[in-house]
Amino acid sequence: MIYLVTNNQELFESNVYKIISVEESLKIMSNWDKVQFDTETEGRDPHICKLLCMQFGYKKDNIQIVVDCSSINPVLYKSILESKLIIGQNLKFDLQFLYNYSIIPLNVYDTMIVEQLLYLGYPSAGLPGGISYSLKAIAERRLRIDIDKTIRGEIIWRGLDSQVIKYAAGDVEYLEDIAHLQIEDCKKVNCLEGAKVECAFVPAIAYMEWCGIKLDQEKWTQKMQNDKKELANAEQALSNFVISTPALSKFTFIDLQGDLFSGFDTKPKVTINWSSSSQVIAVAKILGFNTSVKDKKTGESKDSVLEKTLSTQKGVNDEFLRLYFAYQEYAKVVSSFGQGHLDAVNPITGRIHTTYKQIGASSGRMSCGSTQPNTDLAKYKKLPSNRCKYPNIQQLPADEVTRSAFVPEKGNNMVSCDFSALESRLGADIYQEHSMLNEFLYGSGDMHSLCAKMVFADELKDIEVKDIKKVRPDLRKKVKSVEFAKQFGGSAYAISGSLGCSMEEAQKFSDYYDQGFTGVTAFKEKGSRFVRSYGYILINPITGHRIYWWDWKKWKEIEQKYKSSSWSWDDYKQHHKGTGDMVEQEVREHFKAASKWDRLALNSPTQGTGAIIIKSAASTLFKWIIDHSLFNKVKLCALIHDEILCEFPKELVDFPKTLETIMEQSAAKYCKSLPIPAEAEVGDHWIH
DNA sequence: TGCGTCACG
DNA sequence: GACGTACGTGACGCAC
Repeated sequence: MIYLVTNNQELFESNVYKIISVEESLKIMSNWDKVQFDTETEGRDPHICKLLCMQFGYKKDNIQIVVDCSSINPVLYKSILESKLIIGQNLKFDLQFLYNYSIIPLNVYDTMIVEQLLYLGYPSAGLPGGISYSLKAIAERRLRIDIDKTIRGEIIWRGLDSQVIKYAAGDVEYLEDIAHLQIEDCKKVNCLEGAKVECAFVPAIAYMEWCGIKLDQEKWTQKMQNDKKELANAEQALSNFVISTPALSKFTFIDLQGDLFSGFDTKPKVTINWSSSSQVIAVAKILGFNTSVKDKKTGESKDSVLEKTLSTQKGVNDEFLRLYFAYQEYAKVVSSFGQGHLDAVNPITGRIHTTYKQIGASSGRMSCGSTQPNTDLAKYKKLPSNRCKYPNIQQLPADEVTRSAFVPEKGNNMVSCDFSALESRLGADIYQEHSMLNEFLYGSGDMHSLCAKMVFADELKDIEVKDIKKVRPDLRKKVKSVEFAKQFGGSAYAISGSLGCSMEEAQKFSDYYDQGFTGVTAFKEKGSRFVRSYGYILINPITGHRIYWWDWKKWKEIEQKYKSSSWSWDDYKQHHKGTGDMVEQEVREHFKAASKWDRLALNSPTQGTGAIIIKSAASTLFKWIIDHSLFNKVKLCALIHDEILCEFPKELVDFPKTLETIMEQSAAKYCKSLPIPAEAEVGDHWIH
């Protein structure tokens, strides 16, 4: 049964729905213990587009109530929405429209998010084996029901007519059924707690997008102008370099045609586009650089002018490197951190509202930004429809000039609160790595020094860990690449590549690391056996987040084939190895996949648990904000993996301390062996 | 559209 | 005894 609540005189009762009053609708819903909920809106942007209608559904009584928001104030449904369990699909979107009315549901269940949790590790839609998380796809997959979505795109011009009302009501018919089936699955794979954590985070991530972050447009414009000037300087310097280098004369020309107005300019000009890596490769080769690297995917040799490829080649032509890297830096900054951020400012709020993917990475981490433009904003600002982007706030350059352009509203302060050494500490806990735990608990907590002590054992055997930072800062710095390589599951090969040392030396470093950190080594071996045997990685034992090796069954079959008597490695070596045939390709892919999952088995529990902790902290923070009636006063501006960025009224002097406490307590829920301190930095801009 | 490069954690 | 060889993202310009 579909009910419609409206004051629009033009909407007559039909055989599709029955019109009822607000009071009647509230009375019906008062008996419901939960609500299937959805909205229809004018568009995507909650600060520009209007809410058209809200739909409420209840499975047991087979009732759907559509509320026409153009004639009925949504606030009348505030207490319903805030007191019942709200079940919806991608509620991050709908909640932001409710926040405009200060309606803040905290008890939510998101079918899209739980589905994403249950298929963590699977490719996204469109790719082989890919999974779609649209309501249509979920309903097809779980209920074998086909939901017709053709009406959705027509709502804006149709307005509320009986077909639209029927469609809108249809979106709140099956959510409960989906939720029940999902919960059964969650129980089977033991990730119910994970589903709770993710669902509790939905209102917080919605709040973060809704709040956005204020960009000081004057400061940003100033920065842009400076960056452009520096880029022009860098380009000029490169040109001068080319002109004064005889070996590069083929990249210069003199314009003999002249110009009608300025006459002949006999100064040589440079034809190189420095943004074209293929052109720069040609230059670098002439200058004597070795541009050859091994392709990660194919294993074949190719040319590259990557910073890491060239910067190790000291003494070949340092001047060129300095000039080229300066160019690259400013070219990146001008293109990626310039006009786009000004275009993204919403004139209504004066802030940048970007978009986050709650489960953006297979580890469970969030990701930020979108390839799709904000067309609502572009239309509002009278710009071409693809001009306004959703910028990635998680990859802003970490320098003072860039970050200081992000500021609080008048009367507010900004606070950035970071976990210190989040993943390093989590690693110590997860791997039960006692030398690391001891260092964190009873030592100076300087993990780089400890790693240096282990890895460069020969050189540092007479130096205590606490003195390494002072006495051998060079080795402390050098060890970081070994440390990261090993944390990501890398072997001597990776160390040799990043350190530029011999394989023998790298193997020694790797062995010393393994000896010093036996917990890490044991965890990797255990993880490898587990993922190869069961086809998934357990990210966290409390929440049950898992990464599925989605095509593991196929891998396992091949593994069995290689182990069976029908397979002979001698035969392989004689007839297939080196031929590049299908058999060799299969073998290579097989071992490549296995080593990839071995590395993930080591790294993703740390990365994923870090994500769980920051999400849990943000959820707790949002509840705290609501409990203290600070909605829209304490703003959640950004989450950057181990950092929470907020702004708060200056008079709330204790807020930074509160934020630290909330974050530390969230960490303590998932990290039992040691504390993870959080440190707040307060200022009149984003201090990082 | 794929690749190369670089921004962040 | 075989194999590959450092994690996760998104943005942008070039080459095709």
